[in-house]
Amino acid sequence: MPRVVKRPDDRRNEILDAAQALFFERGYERTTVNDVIAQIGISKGGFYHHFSAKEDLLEGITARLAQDAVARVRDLLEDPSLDALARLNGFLARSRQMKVEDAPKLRAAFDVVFRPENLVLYHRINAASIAVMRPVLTGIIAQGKTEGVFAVPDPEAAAEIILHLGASTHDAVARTIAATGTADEDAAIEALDQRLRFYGVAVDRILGLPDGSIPFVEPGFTRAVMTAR
Amino acid sequence: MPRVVKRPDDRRNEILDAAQALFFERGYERTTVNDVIAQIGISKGGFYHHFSAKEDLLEGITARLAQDAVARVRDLLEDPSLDALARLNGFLARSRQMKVEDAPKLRAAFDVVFRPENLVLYHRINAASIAVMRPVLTGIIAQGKTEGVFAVPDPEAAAEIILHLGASTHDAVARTIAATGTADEDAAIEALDQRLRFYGVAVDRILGLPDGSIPFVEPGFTRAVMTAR
DNA sequence: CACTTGACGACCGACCGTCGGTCTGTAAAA
DNA sequence: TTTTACAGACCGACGGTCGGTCGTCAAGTG
Repeated sequence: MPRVVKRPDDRRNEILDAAQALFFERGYERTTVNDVIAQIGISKGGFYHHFSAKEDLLEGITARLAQDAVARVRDLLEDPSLDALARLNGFLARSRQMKVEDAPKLRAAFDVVFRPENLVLYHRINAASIAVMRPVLTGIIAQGKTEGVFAVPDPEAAAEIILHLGASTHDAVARTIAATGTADEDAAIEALDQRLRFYGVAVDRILGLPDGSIPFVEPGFTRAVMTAR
Repeated sequence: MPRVVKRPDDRRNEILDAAQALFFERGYERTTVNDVIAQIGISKGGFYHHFSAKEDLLEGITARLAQDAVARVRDLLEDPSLDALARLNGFLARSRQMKVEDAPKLRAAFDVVFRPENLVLYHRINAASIAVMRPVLTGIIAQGKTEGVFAVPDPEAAAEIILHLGASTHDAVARTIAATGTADEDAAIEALDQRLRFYGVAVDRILGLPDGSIPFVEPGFTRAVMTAR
């Protein structure tokens, strides 16, 4: 095999790209290091020069994903003209927008990540995104607390709880995915949508807001994401 | 090696006992099938006669744990004289009591299960207990809804959210465990206790109750469990 | 009733393939 | 020449398989 030398950062990202594609296609456990290096044509030694273990791939991928997720909402976070509720709703709206924009890719990843044998992968991604989003959401809630609109004793705790609510949608989403292609698909999407609305209400209540203050989903959102190809 | 034949159920439980002890001592990944069979003196073939894969051990263990957890609160669930709030609080009180009773064992298991490399183990146990508790809690909340004390649109969704709140304590508990033995231990326990109180408030609010209706922790509970030897 | 027989299923343990990871060496870059 | 990036043969451990063996127990036999 001819030897090709690249700049470390490029090579590292190349490896992460390949690994991410494979993980989202077959899952973490069912993807081997050999699969990854075969895809981009490097050797074992080359791989372990950049990563100290297969586990490191997960860290690298989740870190990248989380980082650029937060990068895409930075402007909202730094806009001083927004009050806390507007900032929070803007943040959520932007998140939805991003999801709808690459709904097909997202949906394809969902198909794999939400399979029971890939729980690890799901939780790793989730944990990474929570880690990145926690200070962000904590800041918003703290602002709301000083503004007197959010009634919470501890902004950070509230942020953690709300972020973890996402994880409790796992089963509901998994059920919807399982129903894809069956006669129950429509009903499953409807059920998921209603479930997500209730999560919005739960967030309202945790923050001490009247029900409906935070539109967690908007009409058609759930269907748009879940039926994307 | 002499051959000892036992009744299948006994042998199966013997294997599960050994595996459970090892998993709670070293974690799932760091325990090998050979470790398990060595501990009770059976062969590979014997093991795979009762279990089709190492993964099956997790299923078996979590199923057992969850099942006898629900068995220990059955009387409360079937007592027709209790209204929903009393039933819920009784349920939580019983759960705390059970935790305090075998706090030392619990704490020892925590030390292992809450380590980052054992996230899988943690989530499996959690998922199993949620699966068992979901119908139970759903029933209680549904009762409360018909009684007009809980203001929730969908009891099952509420149950899932509340049960998943437990998972969001993971990081807080892990932080406290990490602080054990350091100068911050006391402060960490205090912080965890406060965090847990807020979870109680979150449950109040999700169910549409006034803050403080559900004592999620009681004075000294957190410390009792976290300092147990 | 004592004894043999035979089938079934619990159990044995040598063996295998795979996979994550290591190590020595080498070509390219600095 | 030194350092860095990569090659690829190799290793040990682990999950899992497979043909075979031995205990158990019920039915048959005298």
